[in-house]
Amino acid sequence: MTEPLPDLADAPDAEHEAATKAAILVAAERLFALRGFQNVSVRDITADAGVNLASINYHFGSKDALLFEIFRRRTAELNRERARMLHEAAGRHGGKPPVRAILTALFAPPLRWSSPEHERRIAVQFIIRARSEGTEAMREVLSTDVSHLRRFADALIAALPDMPPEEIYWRMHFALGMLHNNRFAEFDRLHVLSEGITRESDTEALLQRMVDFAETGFLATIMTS
Amino acid sequence: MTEPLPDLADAPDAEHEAATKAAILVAAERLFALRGFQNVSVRDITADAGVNLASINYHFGSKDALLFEIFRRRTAELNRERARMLHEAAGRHGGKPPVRAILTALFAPPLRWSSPEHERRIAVQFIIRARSEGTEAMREVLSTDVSHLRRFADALIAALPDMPPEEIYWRMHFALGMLHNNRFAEFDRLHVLSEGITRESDTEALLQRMVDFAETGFLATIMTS
DNA sequence: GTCTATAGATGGATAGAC
DNA sequence: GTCTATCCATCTATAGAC
Repeated sequence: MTEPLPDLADAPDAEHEAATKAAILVAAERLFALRGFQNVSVRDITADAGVNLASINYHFGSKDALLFEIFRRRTAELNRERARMLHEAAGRHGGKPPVRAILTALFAPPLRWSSPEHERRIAVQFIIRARSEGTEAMREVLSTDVSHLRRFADALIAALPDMPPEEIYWRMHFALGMLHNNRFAEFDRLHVLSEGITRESDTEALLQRMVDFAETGFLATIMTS
Repeated sequence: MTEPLPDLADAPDAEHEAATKAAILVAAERLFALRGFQNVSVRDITADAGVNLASINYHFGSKDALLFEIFRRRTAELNRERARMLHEAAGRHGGKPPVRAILTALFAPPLRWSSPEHERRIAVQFIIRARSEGTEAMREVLSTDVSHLRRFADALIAALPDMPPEEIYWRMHFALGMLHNNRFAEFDRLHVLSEGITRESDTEALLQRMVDFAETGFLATIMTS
């Protein structure tokens, strides 16, 4: 603001600083996603990133603040993409998308990011882990900030006018459970059980399978009174 | 063996020892289920159980061994009950139970144990946590010992002779995901989203909802080639 | 078997030199 | 901004008295 012409002499330092922060973010996300939040120390991260031990506290304040920063960025990205897909589906269906399109907007972003060659493959595992192992600050956000899910719930209620909202909320809970179970460890377990015939690397096929299952489940007749 | 007539003077000590072990098991299971494995120290457990700090190492060897002991006991109980229900369903249906009966045998034990007044309510949360936060030993067991799931997969394959096993394994993965999402934190989140109309305390209704959703999902037409 | 005291290891955070 | 050295808290595990 006070310096409309950036001082080019500062650029290398600013770039170096940005590079350090980026290296920490990448290393931390990867290690946390693979080993769990409590099983990774500040020392592990700085060693992996090739930066100094003190740099996490200097740039982020604390280990927990670093964790929260990754969490905040990734969930924001994810929910933005989901909202974009839901909005697009609404546009295609005169403002009232069918169940299948709503579920696709909910599932597709995290699943597509999980494909082997995708840059955000690790980010998805990080987010899944945050749901069960997150710090107090993360859990606070997860429990109270449900605004992104609000739009999906409202869309489902509009798409299923004859179904009691209570039932719709439960089925949404079930659909989200299907999604959150897509952890590396669970894929491995399934791989053992199926003797190798399940291949989670085919992300589009998995997305179709999930949408098929959840959409049909959503149309189930209500048996409970 | 060498003392066929038990020395009655030993009984109080043996009882005291058993009581100490039991107090540790109960306190540890509860604290781990509520706060997570890494967020509970040996000091927290012994203080809560009202026993000595050294008693965990004396009776169980280590903190991890205690964790594993709880895990081993609870998963064994759970899988025994599931197998019993599956076996009973097979008896009722001439050895070939339908999808609904198989899913009920898979879901009912952990769900019924989760009801507010049930003694094993905490045990279920412990087991769910073990899936994502467990020690190396637990993850080893979870990944390689799939024998209890084997029977369920085989029953589903028999019940759905026209469906490719690959599809059946995936749908089983989805059904298990629905189940594993039943953590306290997820119920709370759903409660906020639904503005209080979802009540997870009605376990039988939740079981019916889950079976309805999963059974219908299992009958979905296969769209992927 | 129980308990206190402590060893021994690890982790997060920070002071201070450069 | 970076880095080293270090502080200090915390944890598991165990030795040794009773």
